[in-house]
Amino acid sequence: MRSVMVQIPNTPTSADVARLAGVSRATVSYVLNNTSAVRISEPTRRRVREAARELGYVPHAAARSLRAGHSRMVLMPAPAIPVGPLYSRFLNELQWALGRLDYTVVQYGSVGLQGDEAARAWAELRPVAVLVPGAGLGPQGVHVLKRSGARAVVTLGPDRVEGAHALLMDHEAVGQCAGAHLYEGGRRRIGVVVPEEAGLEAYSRPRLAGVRQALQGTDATVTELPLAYTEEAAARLAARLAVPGRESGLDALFAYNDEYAMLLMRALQDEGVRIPQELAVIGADDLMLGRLLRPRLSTVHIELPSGRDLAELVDRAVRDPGGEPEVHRVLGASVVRRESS
Amino acid sequence: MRSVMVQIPNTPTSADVARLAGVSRATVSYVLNNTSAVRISEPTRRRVREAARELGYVPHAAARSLRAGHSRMVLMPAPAIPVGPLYSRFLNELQWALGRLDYTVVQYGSVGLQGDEAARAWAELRPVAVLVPGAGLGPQGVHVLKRSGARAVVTLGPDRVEGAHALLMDHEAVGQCAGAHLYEGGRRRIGVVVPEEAGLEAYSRPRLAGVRQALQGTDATVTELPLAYTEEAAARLAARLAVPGRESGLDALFAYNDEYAMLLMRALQDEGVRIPQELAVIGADDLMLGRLLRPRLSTVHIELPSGRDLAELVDRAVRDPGGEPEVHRVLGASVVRRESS
DNA sequence: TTGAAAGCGCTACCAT
DNA sequence: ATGGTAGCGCTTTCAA
Repeated sequence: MRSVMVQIPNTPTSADVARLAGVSRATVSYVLNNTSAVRISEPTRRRVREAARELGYVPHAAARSLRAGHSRMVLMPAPAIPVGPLYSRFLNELQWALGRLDYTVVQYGSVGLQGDEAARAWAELRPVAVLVPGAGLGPQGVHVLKRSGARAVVTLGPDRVEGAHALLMDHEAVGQCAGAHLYEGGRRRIGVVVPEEAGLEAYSRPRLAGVRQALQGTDATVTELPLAYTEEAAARLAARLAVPGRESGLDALFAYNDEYAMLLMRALQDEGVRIPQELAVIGADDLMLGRLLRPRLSTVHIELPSGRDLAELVDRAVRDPGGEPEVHRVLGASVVRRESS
Repeated sequence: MRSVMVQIPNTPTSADVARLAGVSRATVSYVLNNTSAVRISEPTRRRVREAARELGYVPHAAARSLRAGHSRMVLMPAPAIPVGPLYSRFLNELQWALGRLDYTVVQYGSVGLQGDEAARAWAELRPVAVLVPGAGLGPQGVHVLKRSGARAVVTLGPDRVEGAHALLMDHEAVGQCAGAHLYEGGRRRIGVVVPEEAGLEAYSRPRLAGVRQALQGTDATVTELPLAYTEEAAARLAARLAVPGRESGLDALFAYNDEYAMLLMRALQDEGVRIPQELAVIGADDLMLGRLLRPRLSTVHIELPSGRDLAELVDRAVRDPGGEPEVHRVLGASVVRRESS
């Protein structure tokens, strides 16, 4: 059986549709966009639609937005680090809500692009709005994006950026929660785990700072504990913490998040440290897995803003680009006390 | 201090750059694209670059690709479910590798779009290649994308799709591994957890089928165990499994993945079931957390293809769009035996 | 009710 | 070495 040469036809344009339907390109545009300002007879509409279907016509987004002078694209950088279930749900909700408002959400894979360089790359796509989680976008970047026609730039992160709307997700509050909780439990020598993995500083540093703030002016001390996310590193750290007269005589640990908490707690238990009697441990993010440990892991529950609210902020900003940048504090943090603290 | 009215200037175009530099738009294009086929004097180059910098000029990707007749955009649907560390690393590697080959990776937020409808939406962006994980893209969709100029369509999933390249990620192999392992360990009444959460069928069904295959023709039985990812559901299931003369007298469990395994194992332990003596348990995905349980969780380690290899496949396909679709089996599965089985 | 044509920003051919 | 210009696919006046 001979392989059949299939002639791949050129991508059909609205002109092809017009030709096949025996009308002008204008009419095709009117029909396919349901333009209400103009009346097209029903038979013509049918012919046009039929022709489009037959040719498998798909409009060319670039041409359309070039002509229109703007797009409905909302751009976000694609997350470079694995994203937890919490944030993932938030993203989905956001995409869904923006979709409802007729925006197209696109995550741009900016691997290896630095701040303003990334902003340039994003600007080439002429998005109508840009959503940037974390730090990494400066006022320069915001300016580039706005000059390129972005009608809204929203940052989701620790601090606001000149010219952009901001959803302040203040991870210091997480640390404050944890610190205050441990202090109220009578703990005074508090260790704070700081992940060594790259890309986490944006969260770990504020969380550490939050603990420091909560304990400022008290008799408690805060010790920074760098930790890589491996069993070996955890074992080493646990051994150091477990020896008699041990490091700063710590009596409590805030472990950055539940995953690091779990890793370290297990290592400590293997060293014979009793939790929470000798050492209280608290994590953050309220992952399911924390409930499965024994003792059950205390944690700081984090409340993200609703995706719908953010979508509405974006829409508002797009409709009124001149408006004052909105700044909202949106990160709720509350202790979930279980058994480890 | 009076707030200063800032006139937001229009987005600068190459014509503005040309005007400011005192040259033609053609020259601007030549200079900014380093067109080698044409020689521009060094002073002119400098003037053009300077003007571009001064105006904050950013080229218009849509106009460029409209003119060129093609883009360098590789489109993937954005994952709708939280994505594990394994897959996340794979995605990053892929984006990095495609970036090196000068492609722009974009994840399209297709929430609520069904199969071919989604393909239409993607096609509007005229990507040069489309990467689709999971099922959900039919031959129709592939056809739409190709007609719209996509030079490569690659699916990553359980089975291949007519006309598209395929990276066969056969999750049956995962189930086969687990089933064979349990059987070799002398287990004969094997329960397989099937998550009730939506969106996971694409993985859970093949994994279950794999267990069945591995056990076909033996004296072992396979029991399907639906389970929602909550403590309550796990407790209920564990209670059913723990009663004397219990459900089918199961002596082993393949728990879909490590997270479900952990959830269920904890519930079983709370019921007093001894693991692995009374009931062997094995998960999948080889997450860190499995090592932290006691007993340590056995698991099926999964090997994803390298992002670099996939990037090269994409590039090859783009360069030779006529070529036969490549089909590769790319999912390695191997048992990591720890203490729970 | 429909068609002709301009023009969005860009690049590549052809002149000069 | 540089400039003029056509045209990518689309929408939207303005005319008929």
